[in-house]
Amino acid sequence: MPLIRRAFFARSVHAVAPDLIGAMFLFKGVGGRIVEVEAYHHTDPAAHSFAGRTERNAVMFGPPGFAYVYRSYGIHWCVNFVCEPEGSASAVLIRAVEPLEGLDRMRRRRGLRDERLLCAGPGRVCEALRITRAHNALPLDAAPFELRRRTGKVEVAVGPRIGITKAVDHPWRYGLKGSRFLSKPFRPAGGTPG
DNA sequence: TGCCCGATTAACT
DNA sequence: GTTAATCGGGCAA
Repeated sequence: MPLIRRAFFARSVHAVAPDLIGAMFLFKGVGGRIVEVEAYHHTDPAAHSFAGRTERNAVMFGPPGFAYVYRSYGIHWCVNFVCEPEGSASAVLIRAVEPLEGLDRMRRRRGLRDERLLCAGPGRVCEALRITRAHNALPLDAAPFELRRRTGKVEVAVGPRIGITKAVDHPWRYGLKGSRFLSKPFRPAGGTPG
């Protein structure tokens, strides 16, 4: 699988997000295949950058290809990949990973045996990979990160984002269709029955 | 300064 | 289904 370079992220967050489904995401050799992400655009009221630059979200306003790590509900860490030209303040939230490398370390950190729950949620991903504020603003194309583009074709599911109260109807959540490692299943596409 | 809320999760009933 | 844990941002005073 080819390494993902900085230019990969210098595109619309809505193009990058589905392209990340199936990509390999390792942190210090621990991680797996990205199976769920969400796109956050600077014009989107649900984005941290919508209200302007703060100390917390400053990385979002910088160049693409860097990690934006924030504290969620005062408890968990969540990791984003900054996208688009510098100043656009858009990013992709990594919501779920299929655990493939470093399973024992992930199980220890999470206090769990069940592989399905190791990285099924943005807070869980950061706990399993041990990503914290210390890794905010680090480049994604250098250690301790290792990102590799998917090679084969994948079927990408699309749906509304989770856990937000603003702009709830935008279909900006992307997932690997049929994966059992999602934080929540995607509602099947198609009209209402009957 | 004080207050409310949030891109969550686990442990409850 | 509900709730506690816990802290930074945004806004009112």
